[in-house]
Amino acid sequence: MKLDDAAAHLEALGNPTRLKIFRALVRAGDNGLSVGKLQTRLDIAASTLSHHLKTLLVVGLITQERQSTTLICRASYDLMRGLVDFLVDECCVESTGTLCVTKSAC
Amino acid sequence: MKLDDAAAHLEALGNPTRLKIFRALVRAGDNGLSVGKLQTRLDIAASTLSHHLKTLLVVGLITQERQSTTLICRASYDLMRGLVDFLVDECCVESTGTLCVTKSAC
DNA sequence: CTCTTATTTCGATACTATTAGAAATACCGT
DNA sequence: ACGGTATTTCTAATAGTATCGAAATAAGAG
Repeated sequence: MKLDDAAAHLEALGNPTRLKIFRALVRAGDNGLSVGKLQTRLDIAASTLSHHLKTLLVVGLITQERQSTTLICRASYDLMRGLVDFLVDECCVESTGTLCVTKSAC
Repeated sequence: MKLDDAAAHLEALGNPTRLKIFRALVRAGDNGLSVGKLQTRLDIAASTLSHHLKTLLVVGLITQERQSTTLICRASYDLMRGLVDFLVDECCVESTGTLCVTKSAC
């Protein structure tokens, strides 16, 4: 993953409202949640929700699937995993210490 | 970790310049890097760097230690690990599918 | 075709972030 | 104390973001 992409993903998750949305979708798993259900659960204005969903969508953190009138949203697990990997990647490679003998230590 | 804290950390990392800074420190490991060394490496204005370092500092993503005139910065590995854990935490708990039988699958 | 439900776009407002040059401060070595 | 190096604060211009109500669009149901 490129740094600018990672930054874009982190920025997208860096807003409390969007993080709430994303986590609700992460919790929901492969069932996903409709926009309407998200709105009811999180109790935010529909326009605000739509705005944030678009932000998450354009960076790829979520996907959407139409089921007639309702729109099902799902977290993109691949991208989330890639982001987590990016954060710990190259950890301590310049260190002379023993902090990162194994990657799990970071 | 509370959601608002996690969002603050993600937001701090969500700026390309700050992410560059943070990654340089993550690479550096427990040796850390001085502000001046960071400035030379990343080639950004000293005032801009100082500003971003403060942002990372107040959310706790980095720590600083004075060594006479120079200021050594280090990534806070604990916080980074906490953030990564937060992201995958509660993954798929509401799912009826088989996506997350083990946590590693997320 | 019209009604209803679901979601998005528009428009406006208020707030916050990014950047960097210039000036200020901190601290050590001599 | 002086000079030099390291870092921060001040100031300001510019641009971007968050929010929500109102209106608009989309799509199935009757």
